[in-house]
Amino acid sequence: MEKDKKQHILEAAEDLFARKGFEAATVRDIADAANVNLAMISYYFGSKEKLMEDLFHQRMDTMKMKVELLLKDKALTPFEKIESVLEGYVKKVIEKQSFYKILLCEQVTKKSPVIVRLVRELKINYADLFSELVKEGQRKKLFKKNIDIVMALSTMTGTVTQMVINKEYYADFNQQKDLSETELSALLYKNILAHLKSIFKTILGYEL
Amino acid sequence: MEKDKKQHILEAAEDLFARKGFEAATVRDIADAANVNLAMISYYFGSKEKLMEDLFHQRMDTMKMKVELLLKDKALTPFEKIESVLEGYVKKVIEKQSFYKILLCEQVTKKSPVIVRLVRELKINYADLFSELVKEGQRKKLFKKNIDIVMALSTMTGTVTQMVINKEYYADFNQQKDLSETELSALLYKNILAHLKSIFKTILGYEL
DNA sequence: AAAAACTAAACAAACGTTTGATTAATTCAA
DNA sequence: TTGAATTAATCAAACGTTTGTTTAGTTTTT
Repeated sequence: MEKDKKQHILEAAEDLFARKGFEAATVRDIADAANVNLAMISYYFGSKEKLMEDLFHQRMDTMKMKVELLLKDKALTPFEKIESVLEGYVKKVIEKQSFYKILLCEQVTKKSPVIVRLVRELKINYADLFSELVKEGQRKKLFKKNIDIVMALSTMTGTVTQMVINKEYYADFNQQKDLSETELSALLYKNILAHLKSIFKTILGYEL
Repeated sequence: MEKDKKQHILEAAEDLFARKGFEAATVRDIADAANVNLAMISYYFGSKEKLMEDLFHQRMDTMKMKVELLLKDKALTPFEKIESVLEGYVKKVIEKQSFYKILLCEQVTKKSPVIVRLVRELKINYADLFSELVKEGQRKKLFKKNIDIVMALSTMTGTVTQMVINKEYYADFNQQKDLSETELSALLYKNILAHLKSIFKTILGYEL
């Protein structure tokens, strides 16, 4: 039954940080949720803050854009590559909603220098790689000139983030009340993706 | 010099809540920042939580969409009305960045039932009034059918929010490092608005 | 003089962390 | 394979701080 206790604590903490915030989620809360003794958190992680940093290190690795392969792919058109980025991003946020909520709050408060650095590196990674994809489309005269990379990415991340935050209202407003969590996630994925693909045609000046 | 001490405390608290988060900003921090005695916070507001609720009550009133006048305005086209909504929203977020950061984190944690209710009412207000504007455009055959209201508003709020969070990167990435805070805000307003107006033409199916 | 505004000090509760003891697991010579 | 020695894991309890709030007294205003 007991697979990896450290990982078990990490996931309980992730859930609590997302639901209550870092400060409000006490180490006692986390210990209770993970069904471990209070002292185990200091024992495994050193401190509550290092637990948070551990969580970020672990999650950030799986978040990095893998555009290197996309860039070299000759079978896909530039816009299909953009679509692929959108698909990957929306999928990840919906899958790991808890972490993205923590990430959002952490970007506001910027309390931990370690995490601030990790987030900055991730953003630069996204901007640089996305920029390469855009340049490819511009070279092939498929996308317009003067595309604002940060603005485009802000619309991507912002739209998904807000939809995750608003997901309860979304089901309500669209008169689809009795949806399971899985069904709602599937609906969100499908609709957000179609929405963003349409918007990115405008942003990139593609097919206009 | 001393205008309204209560308001002075409220503004100091707003700044601290935005920079550190509600839990991390202590009443001693707030008292120090506002240059008042620690006990004054309980004296004026009753508790730290009620201070936060007071802040929300005060700010929320100025945030409500004033679309009633817009709806009846015969001089503006439906899309000009939408543009007017975008202008008002972007302006307010950039002006009151601190509060919108607090609002964002509060939407994630949903700790205070009072604030959750206020936020829900605001969202419904936005969705209903925006929906009326969209319906007007649809009746006049200017906008397409089946417009996803919540999705559209998520793109609006999400893009602005992310740009405010990313504003330091924005100046960097666009090689405009030595901008004053005022200049950066003006640049943000101008660019976000142009970006959103363009996107909303796509979302609404206007002029396509 | 009554009321309101303000203060320094103290309050209990909750916080993250550490301690010292106990149990479980691993190591490794005999 | 055994069994003492060593290390790792676990625990209840306590640690010293910091937390939001209250008190009881003083100053200022009306």
